[in-house]
Amino acid sequence: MAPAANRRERERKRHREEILEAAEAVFAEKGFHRTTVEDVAARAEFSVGTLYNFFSSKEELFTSLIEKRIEQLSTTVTEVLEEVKAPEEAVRVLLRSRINHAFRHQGIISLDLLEYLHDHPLKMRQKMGALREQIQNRLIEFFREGMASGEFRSDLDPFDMTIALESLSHGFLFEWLTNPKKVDLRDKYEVIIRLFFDGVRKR
Amino acid sequence: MAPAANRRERERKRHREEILEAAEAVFAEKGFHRTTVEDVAARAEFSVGTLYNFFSSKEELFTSLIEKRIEQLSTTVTEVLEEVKAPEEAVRVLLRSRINHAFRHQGIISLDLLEYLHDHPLKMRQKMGALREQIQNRLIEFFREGMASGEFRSDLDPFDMTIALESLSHGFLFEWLTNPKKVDLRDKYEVIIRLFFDGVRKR
Amino acid sequence: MAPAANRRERERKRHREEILEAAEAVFAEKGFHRTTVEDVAARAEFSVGTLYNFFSSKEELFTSLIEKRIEQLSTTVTEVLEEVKAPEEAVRVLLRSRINHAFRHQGIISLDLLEYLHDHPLKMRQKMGALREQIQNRLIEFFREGMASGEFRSDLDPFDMTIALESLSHGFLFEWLTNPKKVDLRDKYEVIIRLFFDGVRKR
Amino acid sequence: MAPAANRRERERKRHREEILEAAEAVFAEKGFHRTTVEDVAARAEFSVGTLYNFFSSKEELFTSLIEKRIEQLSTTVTEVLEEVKAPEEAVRVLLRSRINHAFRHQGIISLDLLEYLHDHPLKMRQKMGALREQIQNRLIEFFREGMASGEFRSDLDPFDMTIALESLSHGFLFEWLTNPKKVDLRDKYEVIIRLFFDGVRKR
DNA sequence: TATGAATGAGGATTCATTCAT
DNA sequence: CATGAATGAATCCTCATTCAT
Repeated sequence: MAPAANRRERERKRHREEILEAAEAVFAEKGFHRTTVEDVAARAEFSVGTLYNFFSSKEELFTSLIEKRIEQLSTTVTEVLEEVKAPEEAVRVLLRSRINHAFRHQGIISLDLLEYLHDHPLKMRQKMGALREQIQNRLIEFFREGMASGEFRSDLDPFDMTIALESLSHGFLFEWLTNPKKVDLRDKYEVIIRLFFDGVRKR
Repeated sequence: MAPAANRRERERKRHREEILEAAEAVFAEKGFHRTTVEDVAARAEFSVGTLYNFFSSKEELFTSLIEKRIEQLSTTVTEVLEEVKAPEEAVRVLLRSRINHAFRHQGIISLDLLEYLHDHPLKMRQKMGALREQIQNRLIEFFREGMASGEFRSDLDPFDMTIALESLSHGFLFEWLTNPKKVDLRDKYEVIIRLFFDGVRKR
Repeated sequence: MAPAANRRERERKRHREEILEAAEAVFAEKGFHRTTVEDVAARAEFSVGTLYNFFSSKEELFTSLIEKRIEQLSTTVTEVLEEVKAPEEAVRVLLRSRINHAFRHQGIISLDLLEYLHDHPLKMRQKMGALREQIQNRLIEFFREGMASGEFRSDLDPFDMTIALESLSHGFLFEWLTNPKKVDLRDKYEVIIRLFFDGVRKR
Repeated sequence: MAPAANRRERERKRHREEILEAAEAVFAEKGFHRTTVEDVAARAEFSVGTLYNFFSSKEELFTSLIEKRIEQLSTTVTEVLEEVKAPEEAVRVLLRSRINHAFRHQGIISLDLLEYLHDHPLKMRQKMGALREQIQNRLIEFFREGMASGEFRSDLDPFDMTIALESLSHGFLFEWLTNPKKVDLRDKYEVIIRLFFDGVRKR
């Protein structure tokens, strides 16, 4: 392969990245439906035609973007959970990962939450669902373990526990997205941990 | 007033209701953007023109619908909280109201959660925000009381506690909406209560 | 015929008049296209349905209105021209009639001028054209007479003279309609007469 | 700049012209309200979408068209009046310009006259008004001069004289537009001049 | 590949007209 | 006759997508 071919390939990849970043910014700001392909093209400083050289449709552009973010989160989460042994530790590192991911991709996170049910093509729902399930299953193992060891109470369903953990992190995330000045998300890490493990009642 | 005028008025009100119900069903199914006015008209068994005799735009139709549901929830919640004295009791009745409301208006609830951030006219966000804040403030009072009486732990911020409670109920709601067959929401009432008050750790 | 039948008929006629007057006001204010049938109905304090009991369409309502005004003008003009003998006198009384008519029906006059070419159904154009032609022909006779008697110059075409007279009266009318405060139309009577008969050049 | 960019730019300009010309033809034929955007698109042999790439609304298309014609007339009139010294000469060249302009843009001229009062956005009325006032003021100067030199009679208001001149040219224009076969506008130049300067009375 | 003008199906909205009461 | 809710054809406008250069 000629060196020029390599450079061309690298450039192509870089342009693709630039488009995805522009898309993330605009979609996050305006939502999928209110965003026009031209909006994204303008932000990316390319023409619409060029966008269509990289993505076959607006839908695919959006999908590619979300999938990429899911994969990134997936990779990170898998990695961190891999090295963990204790249940409580698992909850902590998972939460940390999520919060960090949210910080890096604030914008798109909201879409991820908000337009999830309605507007996604089936394929993507499956992909998001798969990651979610993967995390849930891993957590369920940990929760079972924790129950067995007497660390966690046994009158709760492990699946419900995953829902609860997810809910709490989403809830504070959402609050932060809606009102970024009022809340500092990183301060909430400890709050979520305390609430999840011990509840609000005085012991 | 002639009797005919009365009947006409009653009919008009009924037709308005029918349109709102049709709108609720279709918006819930397809989301705001994917729903056409003709979709709603067809479901309501009216012509598009008739819809515009009741609502000045698609936007207003949607807004009216959401506002109506918010007001219903607001009324209920206000009523039940009125009679409550103890903090723990407050949490319980609030949760009950929410779950019941969700059952009655399953469809639109999802929009309420999902499209909240994007696409809504400011006025509506304010209306939704007002109800939320009202509930939060009432809860904060209860939580302060509970802390004073030693019932609740004092190292949590009352506002954060409201976020946590809201998150948990939204999370399970969401799960139920996404997967109504798998989960029975009414069973989750006790789960949420337990989690919120006592957390997952064994005592 | 029962007396009641008479009253009914009188009422019907009165209602028709009321609708026409409302129509004149609204059409004059907003123009034909921007006026809705409901606008007229509201101004007349009737329902739309009632309007359709009197006029078979919006078009016909408009047409009836214009025709009525044309007939009024026609009657007046015919009357005044009937009694006139001298050419110069004819011009004077014609002008007077026009200006008076314009005063009474200021609003609709503008439509009469402005939407003449484009929006009228053929029948109406013919009707308006007929009146115009009738006046023109009468004037042409007078002008011919005036030329024969040496009162008017002979190097002008009598038809052109009618156009000129009409133009001058329309022009000042238009100015008055556009800017009613600045110009008092009745003051312009003498100006038009002087211009038409003697032009601007000093003798 | 690449040569291609230049050609593209030229083409774009040409297409814009073509659309304006099509619009002139259709608006002139049917009037603003009866003309649909699709009518114009069809006449221009473009799709509706393309029209909207050039003009943001039907209204703006119309406005742009009228403004363009006004500017053309304005330029011409300003130029010809610049070089004139004598009052009578001023009237002659002004009239010539108007008649020539009318010949070139027959169609739209009628709108210019007929739909002037109603339906126009304020901005346009001001633009048209500005040109008119500019011409009027220039003429008023000439008329004052002519009065001072004893060329014109002094018992007429200069402003009224401008109205009269305008009326006469509009009147014959109008007649020609309504009935182009019967009248040759260019023949009327002399008629208008004679009427305006000397009136119909024999001296 | 990059460009951006052209396309046209799709959707929101209006309003003259009808008709059951 | 009077009413006014219901109708739906007509029309403006948007924007994802294509394609010639």
